[in-house]
Amino acid sequence: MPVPLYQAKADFFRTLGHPVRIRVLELLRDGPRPVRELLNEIEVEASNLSQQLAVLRRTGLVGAVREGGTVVYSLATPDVVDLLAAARRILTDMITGQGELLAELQAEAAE
Amino acid sequence: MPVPLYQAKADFFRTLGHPVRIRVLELLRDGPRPVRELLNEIEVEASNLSQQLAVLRRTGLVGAVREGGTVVYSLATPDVVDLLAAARRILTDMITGQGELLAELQAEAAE
DNA sequence: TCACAACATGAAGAATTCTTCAATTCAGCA
DNA sequence: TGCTGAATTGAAGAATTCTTCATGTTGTGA
Repeated sequence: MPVPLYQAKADFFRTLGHPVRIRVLELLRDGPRPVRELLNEIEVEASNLSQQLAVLRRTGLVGAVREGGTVVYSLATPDVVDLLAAARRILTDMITGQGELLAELQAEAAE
Repeated sequence: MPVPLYQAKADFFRTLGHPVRIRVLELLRDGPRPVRELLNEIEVEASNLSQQLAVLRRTGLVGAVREGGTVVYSLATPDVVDLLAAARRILTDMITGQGELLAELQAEAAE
């Protein structure tokens, strides 16, 4: 089995391994959004958000287009939604019985 | 929206962000395996593999039982399979047209 | 009981990733 | 032209994660 393939998969998951990046992907699930809006909903410095958006762009998970004064981001593929859903299923399984996060995960699944 | 939830999701993806750990999960997809066998198929030092297995155990993605002289690992939940499949779909989309890894991903999907 | 094989653990230096700050680009407008 | 707001970029130190090595544990068989 080829090594670069595992490396590519690992790299891919690693780009998801950051709370701000996860948050961005979940916000983009509902459609394209300008940076300003993302910034509104995620409490983080503008330059930090830009850094994380750059990571997502490099990986190819999101795309950006400039519209006048603002930049609008969107998901590169709707498959991201499936991935996040699969992750939630596992997290739900794993956390079951350990309280705290469980209720939140379930509430979200019911949206 | 609660912060710890995004943190939990990010942590989860980060545990998948390592080639050896990905490899292990994919091998366990086909059923439980003793460490010795995993070691056979993954070219890595024994202690390194142990470290990565420990990460997977801590996260709760895999479980381990001792059977005599050997330790047998298995997936904690079959949902992991869905997750890896969703990841492959996205990778396939993303890499399409840039050669190299694409053929491998597709060959694997056809297994 | 000794010795050996199979795994796990602790710890330290190397490598990677994060956060933050200063500087920069680009568009729209006075 | 000169500002200002929106967003990005580069760089440096802080923090986290990897790899490796030495040591420890557990079971088996002589």
